[in-house]
Amino acid sequence: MGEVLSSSSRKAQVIRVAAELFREKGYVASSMRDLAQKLGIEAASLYSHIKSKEEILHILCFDMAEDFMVSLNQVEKQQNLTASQRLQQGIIGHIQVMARDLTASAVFMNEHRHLSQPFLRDFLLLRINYINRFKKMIEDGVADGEFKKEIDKKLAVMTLFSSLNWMPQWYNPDSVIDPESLGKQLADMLVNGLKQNR
Amino acid sequence: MGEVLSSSSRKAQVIRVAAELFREKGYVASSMRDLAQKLGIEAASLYSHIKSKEEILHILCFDMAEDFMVSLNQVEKQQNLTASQRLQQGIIGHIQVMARDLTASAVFMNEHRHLSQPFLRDFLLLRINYINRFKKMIEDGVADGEFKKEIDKKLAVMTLFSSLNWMPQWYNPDSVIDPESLGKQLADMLVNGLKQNR
DNA sequence: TATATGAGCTAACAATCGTTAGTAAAACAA
DNA sequence: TTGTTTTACTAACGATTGTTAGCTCATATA
Repeated sequence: MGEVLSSSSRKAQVIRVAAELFREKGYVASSMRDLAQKLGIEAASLYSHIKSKEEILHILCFDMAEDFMVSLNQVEKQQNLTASQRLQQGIIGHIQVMARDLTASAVFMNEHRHLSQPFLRDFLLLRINYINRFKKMIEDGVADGEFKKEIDKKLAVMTLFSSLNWMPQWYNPDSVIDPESLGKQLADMLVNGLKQNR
Repeated sequence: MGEVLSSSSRKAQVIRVAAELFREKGYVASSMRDLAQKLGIEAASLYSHIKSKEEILHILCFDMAEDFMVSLNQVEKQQNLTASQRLQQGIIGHIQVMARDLTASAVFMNEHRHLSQPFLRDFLLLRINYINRFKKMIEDGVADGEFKKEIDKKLAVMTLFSSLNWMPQWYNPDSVIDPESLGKQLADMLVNGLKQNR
């Protein structure tokens, strides 16, 4: 997990509470005074722990981004698997990372656009890279004849990410279904739509 | 289409430009002075046309909501179709409504949470109703034996909506693929994942 | 012609925003 | 015991926010 978020320092605590606030109200609508109140301190006291409001957003976004990268690296190592198996593993991994911190995931998804330059650019480059690595798996599947050759690869990968990324909005972590079997079901649903009809 | 948005009054023009702004920067981060500048007038002059900033958001959200309702009403009338055919028609309709105004759709999707009460509650009730009507189609398909009986219906309908709703973020209206065939492809991909393996 | 409406302006308001300066007490390290 | 770090405070700053009051001018309607 990202260094800062997983620590138990006061700074990490500030950032976790900020994540909850950003998720509820959005980054721009969340004031530093709101955040301070949630922590039971004064707004000015926040600056003993963080450099700026944006630093919080930066840490939330980039720590999550790193976790996603690490997860995907693991999957790509397993070149003995078929494309559809790797794709499924990638989906499960993505969901597990999300489920580990649904609050930060929601912020990562919906608020990253409020990063200022050049951080926004860096973030978007990371994301494009991540998406392209999933797209590659789909292309591999088509090349192997495992997936239909008629599928629109861009559409397929965008549909996949839409489904994954919206999850923090509706998934209830206290639900009966645990992240791994959720990941499996979702992967089945999405990957089966790509496979050749046997 | 919603009454206000489709008109060519100055008010409608203000709202359309506001939609572009809200989409780019988000509702909260868009100031009335930003909006005025885009229109080449002073901020105070906006209030000759609209009652408040929130009225703009209200109109954007509820006009879109109505369009979605109208589209789904059309589909539900066709009870001669199978569940999967109706589901496909519903998906195509949803995408066509979105494609008719991608900017307003993006605002509808991402900014509705900044509506104040009681409008937010009203909006969410409309949305729940809309989603449940799609869920009903999936349940019908399972009851008919057309869809697998093992599928998690909540998961299926949420995956469906995630895919649909994220579309305004990446779909390029100048692209080679037109809304109807996009709708068909997407419907195929998503509905095939539900069907029984023949 | 008289009147009403649409569309814009300047000036200003009260509130809220992120942030800084300077300070103080407590906890920890040497 | 001394010095350092952590955590918090009060007070205040300049900037920006949505909105209102009061006005002018052009166009459309009666």
